[in-house]
Amino acid sequence: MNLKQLSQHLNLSQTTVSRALNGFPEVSEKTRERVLQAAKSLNYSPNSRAKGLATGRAHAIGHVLPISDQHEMVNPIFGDFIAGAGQTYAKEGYEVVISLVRDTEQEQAYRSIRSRGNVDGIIVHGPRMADDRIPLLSELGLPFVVHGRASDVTLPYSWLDTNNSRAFRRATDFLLDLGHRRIALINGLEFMDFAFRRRESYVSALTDRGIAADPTLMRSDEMTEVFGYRSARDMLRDSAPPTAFLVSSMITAIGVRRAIHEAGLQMGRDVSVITHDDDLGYLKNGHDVPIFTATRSSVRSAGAKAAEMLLHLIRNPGSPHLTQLMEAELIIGSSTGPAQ
Amino acid sequence: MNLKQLSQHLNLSQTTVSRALNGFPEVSEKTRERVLQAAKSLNYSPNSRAKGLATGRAHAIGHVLPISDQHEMVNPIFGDFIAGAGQTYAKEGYEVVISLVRDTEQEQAYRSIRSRGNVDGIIVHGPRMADDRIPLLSELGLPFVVHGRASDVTLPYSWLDTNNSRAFRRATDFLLDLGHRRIALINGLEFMDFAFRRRESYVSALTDRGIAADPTLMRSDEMTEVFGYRSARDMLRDSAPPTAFLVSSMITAIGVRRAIHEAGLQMGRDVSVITHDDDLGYLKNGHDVPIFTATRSSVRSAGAKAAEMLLHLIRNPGSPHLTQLMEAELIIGSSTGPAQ
DNA sequence: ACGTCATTTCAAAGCGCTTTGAATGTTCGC
DNA sequence: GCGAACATTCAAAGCGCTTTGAAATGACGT
Repeated sequence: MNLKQLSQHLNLSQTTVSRALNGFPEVSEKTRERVLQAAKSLNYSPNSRAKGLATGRAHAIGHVLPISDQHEMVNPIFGDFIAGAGQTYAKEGYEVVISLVRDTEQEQAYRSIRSRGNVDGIIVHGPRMADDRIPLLSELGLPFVVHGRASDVTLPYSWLDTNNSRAFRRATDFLLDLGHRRIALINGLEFMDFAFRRRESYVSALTDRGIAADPTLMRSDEMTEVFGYRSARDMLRDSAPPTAFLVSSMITAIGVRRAIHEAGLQMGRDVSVITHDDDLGYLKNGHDVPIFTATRSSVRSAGAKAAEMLLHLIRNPGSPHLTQLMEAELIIGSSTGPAQ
Repeated sequence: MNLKQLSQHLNLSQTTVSRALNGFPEVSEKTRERVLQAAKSLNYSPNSRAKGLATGRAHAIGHVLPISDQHEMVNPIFGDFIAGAGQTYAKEGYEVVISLVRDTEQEQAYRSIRSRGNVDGIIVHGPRMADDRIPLLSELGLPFVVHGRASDVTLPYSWLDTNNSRAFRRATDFLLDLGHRRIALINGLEFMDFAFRRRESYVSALTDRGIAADPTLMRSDEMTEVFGYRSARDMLRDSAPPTAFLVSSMITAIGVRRAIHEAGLQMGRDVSVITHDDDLGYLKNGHDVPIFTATRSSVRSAGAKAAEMLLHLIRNPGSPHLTQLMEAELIIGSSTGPAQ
């Protein structure tokens, strides 16, 4: 069923039917009613490609997931982010188009997304410190919002980020206040902007108390469970083991906990753990009682907000860049305690 | 840059340029070379909406994620599934369109996806036992592949599933062989087909050995960490606690492990745990040494295969339904041991 | 040189929609 | 009863591509 057939069925012109469906005022109420009725009963939905061609709007948002050879996985936070963004999109009738793009083909890929014209805007995931994509997208003139920031990019752009510096500063201070001096950092890949910021503030929190950061207590990798486990296992075997761990994700913290148990130690008593918690649907940090002391910031609501920002930029071309910094809560659980 | 501009630039007709770019034989090699060169240097990519309109093909696949009010989360396996499918799509130049659809609006949503025409086929996620979507999609004539199966649907359709029955049968037998008699099942939501099958084979494995399934040892819910924790905690407090747990997902099994530790017991010695393992990128079941004894089946390769099946169906209309059953491996880890 | 045939190129129609600019009905004041 | 003003409706052009059917060009045998 297409517009032509529908309008023939109704003995009306395509113009009138189109206008009736799209809520234009110059259609009589009677006609509009009749058209809507028929559209519903005949199950008519406009062909979105044709609509897009005619209007120049795709009514779709691109989410580009960078894939590298070492790192073929899709970050588990992505599902929650999309779930949040999806709510916003659904309200406004937008769709999500996902592209998995190999990092060697970034430029090519973004240019082609641009000229293929099947999205009206882009959410940039996983920004690096000096992310090429930001100048590129600015140049291409395609509206975009970065989930995170890129410290080394001076160009203005729209972003939404968690205040990682503040969060990790507070977390480190919290451990220091408990008397911990050997605090390990189990961080994400540090060419990622968020991970870089986290390390920076961890280091400065330590140095501000006159403690030199110990390189043997700092690790950085993809934030898997196994990475947490191995890092903690190795460090705990050391002659001068850490008394506390600062961890970048719940999944990694679960690995840390496993190593602690395996070493016959008790988390919260013998060794403290504090983690960042993205508050994922499937991996809540406890319900009433938190498992881990954590800096919590919901990825899901970040998704919803980033989507709103992007839709705003799309609808108001030339509007100034939007930025939003979300603060993480410090949640006190039973995984931390005073240094022995 | 569009086709018209490109062809003017080259002093050729749009026809010739289009044919040159799409590899038609009736274009001289010299001309083709010149066209490809210019397209590259001017960074021309055809507008995909226009192309779709003209060809009737969207070059996109829809992934529909059912969202309900209780259950607003995106399953963590989704990221891995998309990563697998994405590889296949990328090779063939297809894109992924995601729709989050509220379960009350399923029918409406699928019909509208159909008539909007912006996907050439659909992957159906999370099939229920008698999933309405299957007859609906068959009626709509939109190619689709189900990730999983729907036991109560008699219509033929294409699917790719893990052999959940076999896997859980083997897992239960494995525990029985170790001497366990009180085996708990921590399952997913049992209106989901996979969870239903898992319970069925768990129950029949028990009854085949003359053991009646004990309802107090069976729980079913969204497969979160907290669900695993609470279920195991409650059961272990009972006067007749289970000596083994059969769990439907790694994340839930991590919750079970937490409860076991908290009860002062040791996993693998005092209590055995066996879990299904979807082999997710971020949550590997150990590296060299598995953490949990598990039935393992890679969601990622399921995604890749399901995508191949769907592309085949799209390219060969009228071809018979494709089905594929993937067997899970039984991985022996240190989370199981003989019953005390 | 001419017709024939294969090769290469082209103009124009069409995909399903929106939107412009014009045409038709209706109503009203006088 | 007539023109103005308004409310409705319409035919046709255009979005950027593919594809059909026709035209131009070249190669070749005679």
